[in-house]
Parts: sequence; C-alpha cells; structure tokens
Amino acid sequence: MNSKKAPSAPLTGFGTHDHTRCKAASMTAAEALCAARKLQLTPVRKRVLEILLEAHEAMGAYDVLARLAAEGLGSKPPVAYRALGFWVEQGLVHRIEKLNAYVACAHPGRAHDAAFMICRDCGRVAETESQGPFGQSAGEAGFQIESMVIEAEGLCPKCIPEAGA
Amino acid sequence: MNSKKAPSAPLTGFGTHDHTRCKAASMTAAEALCAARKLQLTPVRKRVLEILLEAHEAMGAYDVLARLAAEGLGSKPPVAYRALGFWVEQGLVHRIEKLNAYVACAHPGRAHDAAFMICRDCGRVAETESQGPFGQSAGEAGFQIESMVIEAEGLCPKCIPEAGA
DNA sequence: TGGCGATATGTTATAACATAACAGTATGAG
DNA sequence: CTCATACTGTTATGTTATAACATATCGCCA
Repeated sequence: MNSKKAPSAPLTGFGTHDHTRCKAASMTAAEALCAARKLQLTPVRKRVLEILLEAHEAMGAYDVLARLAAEGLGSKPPVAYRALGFWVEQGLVHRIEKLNAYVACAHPGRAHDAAFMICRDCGRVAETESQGPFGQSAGEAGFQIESMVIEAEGLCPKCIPEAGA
Repeated sequence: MNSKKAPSAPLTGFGTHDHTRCKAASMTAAEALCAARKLQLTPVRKRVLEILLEAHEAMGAYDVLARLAAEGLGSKPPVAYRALGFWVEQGLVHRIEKLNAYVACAHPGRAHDAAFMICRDCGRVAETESQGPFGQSAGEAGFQIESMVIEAEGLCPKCIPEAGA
C-alpha cells in the first residue's frame, strides 16, 4: 500500500523509497484529515508538517523553528511547539521521547501507536506499528493503557559493521 | 523472591508492600553489585540510590539534587546527573523518558530491559520486566537492538473511576 | 615519601528543551 | 458591528541536561 520496497514487515524509515511521493501522500492525508475533522490547515501548520516530511528524519522543535524563522513564519518557540503539538494530537507526527524530537508519521491515515527504532550511529529513525507488547501484564495488573511509548535504540542495517544490509 | 503480595505478573509499583524491606534488599543488591564489579559505592552514589528508594516513585534529577543539597552532599546539577547516570549504567535505576525522571529499579540483581506503566492521575510508576515486544519486526528489518524504552501511560487500578481495585 | 594515574566530586557556565501568560489578528455567526 | 472562537505573535521564564575545567582522594609503586 505504500512503497516499492516493503521487506515483509510494516517498517518505514530505513531503506530507500520514492520520497517525493511519500511526502505528497502524507500532505494529501493531512488535508483530508483536517477537512474531515474541521480543523484549520494554516500556513504554519502546513509548513511544519512539510518540513518534517522533507527532512524525513527526527528533528528537534528548535530545528523546526529555525526553518520556520528562515521563512518568516514565526520565530518564537511557542509557534513551533503549538504546530507540533497539533500534529501530534492528530497523529500525523510522533514525538520520539528518547531524542526529544519529532518525526512525521510514516503511516498517516491509520490510527496506531507507533514503535521506533533509532540508530545510534546514523541517527535515523524507523517506524513500525506497535502490536501492543504487554496487553497481558497490563491487563493482569488492571492498568488501563491510554498511550504507549516504544523505542528501541541500536544499529540500523546500514550501520552494523559486517552484517549484510 | 521479593514480596508478599505478588499478584501473578512480575509487577511492582502499584499495590502495597513491605517498603522498608524492599529498600534494604535493594541497597544490599547495590553493595553486592559494586563489590562484584569493583565500583565505588561513594556517599553521593549511595545517598542518591537511597533517596530514590525512599521516594519509591519517579523523581526528577533536580528533585534528587534538592535532597542532596539539603544534606550537604552536592548542590550543582552535574553531581546529581553523574550519580544517576552511574546507577542507570549499572541497571539499578531506570530513566523514565516520558517523565524525564528516574526511578529505582524494582528488580535489582537481574539484567533486564524494563517496561513501565505510568498513571497520569496519581503519577505512580509500576515496573514490569519487558518481554522483547518486537524482536520479530526488528529482526526482520535487520535492526540490532541495544536498549529499549517501553512506557505506557494511562490509569492505574486505583485511579480507574469505577473499577474494583 | 613523593609523584603518578585513576576515579570521583566541586563549580562555572551555558546549552537544549518547553510552557505560562497575555496581546494582537482574523474570521464567521448572530 | 460586536462577539466568540481559534490561531499567531511575543515576552518572559521554567525545566532539564551537559561541556569544561578545577580540586580532592586514594592506591600504587619506584
């Protein structure tokens, strides 16, 4: 449904793909989502999402802000944080807790908790869809999960010394 | 091996237990670990671990620092961060990314990646042992995991409105 | 015993991340 | 035309974290 190089797992982020297309698809999804939910796709919001899609990697809020500022779209932290917060709420941007960073969702249009693999060498982040890792123990304990953070740090295929990528 | 009220899951943090005893057990484990690895259990390190064990909840680095400062054991951020980092490296303290906070490990003496349940109402944190949630997809993708962050936010049994706790 | 290396702590300064609070602007409904 | 709502602009500050260098402690061993 999404790329020409799907390996067998719902993974996105490592490996190459048609980036122009994935960006366009995400923007289309964003427009549809805003229309459906009657939310405003303002210039700042739109540009923030584009910036993240263009970067195609996790960015700090202040990195996003610097891009906005360079384009005259806002230069103070709240401008960036508000737009990022908006997209996080809508599920089109995920926050990577371990990096204090934000990344455009690789699966727009589907509600999901995401899981991430963060390469400590090249810094790239891959997203997979989470499969509810501890519904069991949480259920037994009576804990009612509302959101999950799942992040793995390690080496991506390209950065593992002598393993085939 | 640890408490008189093990429910059926390796859960610790919600529910009551003999806290004096769990603290003492953890300090003993810490001493043994330092001896075994030839690491120094200095006053600052020891006190930082005690503070976390006494609090029995996640604390910010600056909260820990305030306690240290009140006792004349150091008043500048690096003092707290270094001691916390030491214990995190040794596996006796975990960092909760979602809270930017630190919590004493509930299972000292066992190497493990931990998973946490964070109650958004009462703020308490429960630790379970992780069962490698996406060894599958990570394996398929060729990603070499070195550490995991697994954190669920939601409501703990006591804070769920009308569910029996 | 004096110097050395290793380890830890003390301190200064600043970087990096985030939000409260309020002012201004735009837009659509009544 | 005015009010409510939603968004953006701005000031100020709060919170978390680390780089860099100074000082102290201690075992080792020449």
